Amino acid sequence: MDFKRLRILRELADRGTVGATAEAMKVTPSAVSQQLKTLQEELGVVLVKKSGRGVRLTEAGLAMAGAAAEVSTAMARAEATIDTYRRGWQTHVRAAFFPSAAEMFLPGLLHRVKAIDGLHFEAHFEDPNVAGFAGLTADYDIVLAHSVDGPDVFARLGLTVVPLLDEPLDVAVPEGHALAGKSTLRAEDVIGFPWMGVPEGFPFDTVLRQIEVQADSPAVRAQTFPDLRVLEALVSAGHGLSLLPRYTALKNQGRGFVLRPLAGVKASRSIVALARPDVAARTTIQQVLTLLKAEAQSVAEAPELRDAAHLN
Amino acid sequence: MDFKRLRILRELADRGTVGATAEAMKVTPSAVSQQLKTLQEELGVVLVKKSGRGVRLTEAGLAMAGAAAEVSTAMARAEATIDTYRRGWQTHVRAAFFPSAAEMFLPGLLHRVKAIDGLHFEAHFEDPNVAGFAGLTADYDIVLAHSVDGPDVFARLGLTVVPLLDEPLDVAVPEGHALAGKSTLRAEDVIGFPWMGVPEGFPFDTVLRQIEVQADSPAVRAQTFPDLRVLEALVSAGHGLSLLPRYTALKNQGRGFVLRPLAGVKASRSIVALARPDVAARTTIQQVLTLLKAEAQSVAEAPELRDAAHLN
DNA sequence: AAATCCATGAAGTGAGGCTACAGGGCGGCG
DNA sequence: CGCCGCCCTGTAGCCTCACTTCATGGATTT
Repeated sequence: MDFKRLRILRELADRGTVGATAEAMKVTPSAVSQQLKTLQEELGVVLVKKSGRGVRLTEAGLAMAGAAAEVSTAMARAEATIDTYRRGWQTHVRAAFFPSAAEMFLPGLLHRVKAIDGLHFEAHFEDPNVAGFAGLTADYDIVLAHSVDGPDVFARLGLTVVPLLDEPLDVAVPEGHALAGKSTLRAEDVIGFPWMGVPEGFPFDTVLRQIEVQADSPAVRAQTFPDLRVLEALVSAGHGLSLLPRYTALKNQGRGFVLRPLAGVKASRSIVALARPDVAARTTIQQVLTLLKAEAQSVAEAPELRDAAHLN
Repeated sequence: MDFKRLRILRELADRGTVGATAEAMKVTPSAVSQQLKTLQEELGVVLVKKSGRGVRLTEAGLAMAGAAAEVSTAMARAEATIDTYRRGWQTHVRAAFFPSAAEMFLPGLLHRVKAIDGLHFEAHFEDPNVAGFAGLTADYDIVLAHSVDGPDVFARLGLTVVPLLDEPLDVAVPEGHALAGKSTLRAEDVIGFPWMGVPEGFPFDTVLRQIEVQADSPAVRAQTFPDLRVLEALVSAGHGLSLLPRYTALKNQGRGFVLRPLAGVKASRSIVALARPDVAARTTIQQVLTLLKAEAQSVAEAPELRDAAHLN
């Protein structure tokens, strides 16, 4: 089965007539007709039927045209792939960031990638659930991901995992709140207040359960929201407490809420970069991953975090 | 860019040497060498480098080989498509069922499809979250799905939606439990007992919240489990109450638990069949969908449900 | 240094897709 | 109702291009 013939079928499905198809492919109608005939003989299936003075695709023809379209897009991807290698090395790198990763890493990373001459670095936003991160590696060279249970979940899927950061979860407390006076919070301190959840994929409930066990008393769960900003605002407005990732939330600390670490409870998420192994092996990708690791390290060691060392 | 040339590159990536590639494709090494040369000139990219007395793919070559593999799989899908049309109409239909849909519909449906002569009906099990159902339509002709918010969520994605069944959620109560004596339960009746959740995608929390509002008192949430059988067993063992889909759970009623409908609270899930519109238009698919609707209706009107009419 | 393996180049051949042209079915229009 | 025009299809001939054969040269092994 030949790709050119499939393309003709696809074109015919779009244009409707043999003549228009021929024109679109810059050949004569006769050529189109002949190729269709050969395709049908080769497949042993009737793809087109005469209809009036034109032709109409059969169901099989429509189905094959659909399949042909998929082949076309695969071909287009191949063409796109080659475009990124015209200089002899991969010059286009596409990466997917979830919101807080973009906030943390992008500003610094964009500066760093400028050092690689000729590199086009494209950052895209994606906000999938945990299972969705892995699938994105089909569409992007590098996928920033976070996980509750450590980086191993992704490695089990056959992906290359580059650990970037382990980010603790702290308790966000309204400014002026009674708990804001303490530098460290214990389960008994926080158990009585209503909780606003962080988005799915964070160990919100796991941590809350730890707190319940330690305090030996049930916690009050209020609604969860899929946006850290909303949670920050809710906490600031005094609606309750929340568990927020430290490095992300720290920048906004002081706008109505403060962060306090939990004592006696282990709570953090790992932030990693994912790539398919064959992609990760490429030198350009390696370079970008190295820059990403450097950026992550400098984020973790940033002055504003050292100033906030009391959180540890 | 020609598919045959890409295949040669792919083969070379697998086999490692021009000679082996030539043998695999039943041509002479010279032919392979020439095609690779043409491909490189046409793409303007170096794909192979001499290495010792053999050759080695460059990074661009490896990347292109990967892209070529994707094109190959698309081609294979096209071939598979045509196989299902050798009789002039689609003879193979692949459908995806989530567990309780399989339990409800498959036994009867398999009988019905036997009436279509020459049809190969393949049922597969898939258990995705709500967002995942839509994606399955790329891999299956028909996808059984359930949704909390009615069928519209899928229609918005451009999918054809065939409503099959609206299944109420009832309260599962341990046999001999105080509440088992009542034929209908109200929010105040059930609010005090611990709840076991149904899997994600069921309106477990939505319903529970309605109950809380009606009873004006918080409910006690115990763990949720992604398996209805486990929940049934937990209820039977007296660990608490649960919300279970009526038609699915009814068959097991009596094995330690009974179902009681909720009054004053609207709780149900819609079960639908999904298909890409182009697929749904095919006559074979239409036939199967018709059978599926018929089976769904006969499930809803089944004797054991009429016997349990007091549930309504 | 000879032998061997592997890839590549040059020349010739053949399959197959294309054009040009002719023919035939179907619908529209006077 | 018959003529015209549109659209598809068939045939003959050309020409492109992938393949084979044969020959050459670089790299590794003994």
